[in-house]
Amino acid sequence: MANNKKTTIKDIANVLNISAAAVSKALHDDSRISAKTKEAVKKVAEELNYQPNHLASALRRGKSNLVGVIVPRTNSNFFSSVIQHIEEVLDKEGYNIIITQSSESFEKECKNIDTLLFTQVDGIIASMANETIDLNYYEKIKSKGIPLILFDRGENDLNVDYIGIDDYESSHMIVKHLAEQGCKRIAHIGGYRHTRIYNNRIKGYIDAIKKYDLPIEDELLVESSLTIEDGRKKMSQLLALKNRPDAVYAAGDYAALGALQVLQENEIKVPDDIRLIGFGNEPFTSMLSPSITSVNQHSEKIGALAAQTFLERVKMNPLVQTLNKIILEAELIERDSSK
Amino acid sequence: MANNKKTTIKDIANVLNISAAAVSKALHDDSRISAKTKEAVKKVAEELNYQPNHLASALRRGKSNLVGVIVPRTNSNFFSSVIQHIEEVLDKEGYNIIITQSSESFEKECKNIDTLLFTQVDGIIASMANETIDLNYYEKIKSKGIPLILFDRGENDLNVDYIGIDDYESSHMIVKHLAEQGCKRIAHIGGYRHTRIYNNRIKGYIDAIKKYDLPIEDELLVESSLTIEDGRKKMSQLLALKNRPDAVYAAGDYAALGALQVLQENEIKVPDDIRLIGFGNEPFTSMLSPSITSVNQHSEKIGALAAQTFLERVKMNPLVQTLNKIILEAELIERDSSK
DNA sequence: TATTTTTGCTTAAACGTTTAAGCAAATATA
DNA sequence: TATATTTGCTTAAACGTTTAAGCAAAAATA
Repeated sequence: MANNKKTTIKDIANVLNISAAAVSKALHDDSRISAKTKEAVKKVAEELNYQPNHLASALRRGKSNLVGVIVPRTNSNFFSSVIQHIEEVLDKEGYNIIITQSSESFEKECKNIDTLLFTQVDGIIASMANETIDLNYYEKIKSKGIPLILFDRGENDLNVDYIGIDDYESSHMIVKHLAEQGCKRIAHIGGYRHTRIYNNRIKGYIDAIKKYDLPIEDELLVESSLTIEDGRKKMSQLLALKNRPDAVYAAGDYAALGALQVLQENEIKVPDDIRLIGFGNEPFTSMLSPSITSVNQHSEKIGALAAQTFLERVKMNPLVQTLNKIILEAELIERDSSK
Repeated sequence: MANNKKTTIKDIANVLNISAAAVSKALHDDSRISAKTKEAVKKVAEELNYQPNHLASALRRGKSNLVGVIVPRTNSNFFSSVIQHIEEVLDKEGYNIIITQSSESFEKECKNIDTLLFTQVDGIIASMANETIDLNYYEKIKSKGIPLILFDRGENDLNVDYIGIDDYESSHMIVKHLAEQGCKRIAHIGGYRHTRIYNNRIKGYIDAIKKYDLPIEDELLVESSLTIEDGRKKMSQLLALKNRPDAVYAAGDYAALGALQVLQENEIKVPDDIRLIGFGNEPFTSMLSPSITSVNQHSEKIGALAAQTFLERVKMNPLVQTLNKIILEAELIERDSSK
């Protein structure tokens, strides 16, 4: 039943009594092949159910037409949406993508990089794990001479393309919104400072707090892994303060969810007693009651831009990569938890 | 800066004045190569930062060591967890995976299959899109002579390996639980009947309702795409009935969420007025208030088993595939929405 | 009509690896 | 000591494609 031997261009060539080279050219619509031959080749190819061997052509051309994608995880709406839009753009240009997830582990991320390089990808689009500090493994990609594009979680030091939102400005937007609602003591459950985006959100928070003449206190600013569990922990911590905050801005939606759970368990009313804002606009933020105000990171644009940037880079010969940041403006999605 | 020319086994061979064949064998620990040579080869390989060209070896060996995975979407906890566990098992055996998503579209799924076959994957592990009825494209995989493993959404007609839970029994479990809580009119927002798993849930629902001597009425059984939106629509429909149900069992968590939203908007108390059960045990089911009772589908086991089944098949020569179902027992996770 | 250009193919090498076959030297066996 | 076996390599072909170079025939140009 199964067609044991696969059809190759040689088989087609034999049928038509022409050379394999002619077949290859015919299939690629080479101008030096007659319309008649092209037609005949395509017909036979169809009949024999010819499927090109991608490995052979990739080997010969020195290009695999595969692009590696590394994300911390795929089960977040942000990342899966970015991936979908990367795919959409690259598909049109004949590229396929290999998705890998680091599960926020540095070790896993290194393995993923090795795997992708081993698979001879033509480039890598990545968002770094929370844990990642050492950038040597990423240098490995650069030294291979293939484009590296970072998005969301990236580092300036690598001097490559980066696409993300303006985290500093986003914090300003959030603090402004809360200040306008009359909040006086705004706490921030921030991400790890060593990750650039979270550090920028923290800086933006601090500067905005100052701008609006609000109290800037150490106890109102906590560093978190931003998981649900840690969100719960940090919220409990904030509730234990002598002088409780009247608003909490979490740098991630999952942390905001954990915070909300703790608030509800303690029968603290959101938004009446404490206003709450998350970050990332995960779908569940609109599902909860109260729905959680959050920040839309424009995953579609980020994905499309990352793919387009890759396409530009891959056409360059020789490849030069420099720090090239594309910063998008984020959008505050106001929901019940903050007004 | 970038190492323009990549190191090949020939370069290593030149340094040591031996043949490329010897280098290849040394790197693969061939018994016919002396320990001394092996050591020397490995040292030079390290020094020259040799990275094997996967395309070349795959072409020569006729194996890519890539496995294609097709899922309806990655941003569901079930699928992303299955993928993670597939990866875990395959990684140990030297396989990498290429993840593609059909976005529940039949057309996209066909494209994905073409893409994966084009990339010369050694096998495909798939869960079918909701839309998929025509199985011809899947036959294409079989006719290529590579293993095809289905999970969750699969079809008997393809006569291949299948891993999933016992949907019929799961419905029994749910109806039993509701009946024990004293429910008398249990509605079912089911998936499309043409999808085997949803059909089984419907059959299980009907048989269980009969078993517990409850009314089996056409208006209590509706067919849905199981999205949030459709869940809302179907719940509104059920509320419009003269004789409302006192329990709703939705065949998917997202549909259950939509239903919950409508119930809350209409100030119908869950579980007091109407009990609600979902399916899939998505994380958000535990985040909502009330938390939603749901069914755990053992994504870890499904993923690991799918990978193991692939490994078994790929070792077979010649490959024979027959209908081979592995059915796992699901687990009811009782939460606030049903008691 | 003679020369140049274009058309439509062929030949052969290359991509980097693996592997079957072979062969000399070293070692074991009779 | 003569023969058989093992060791440790080499040579060469193969995987299926692409592509540079080349060449005869046809068409265009002078």
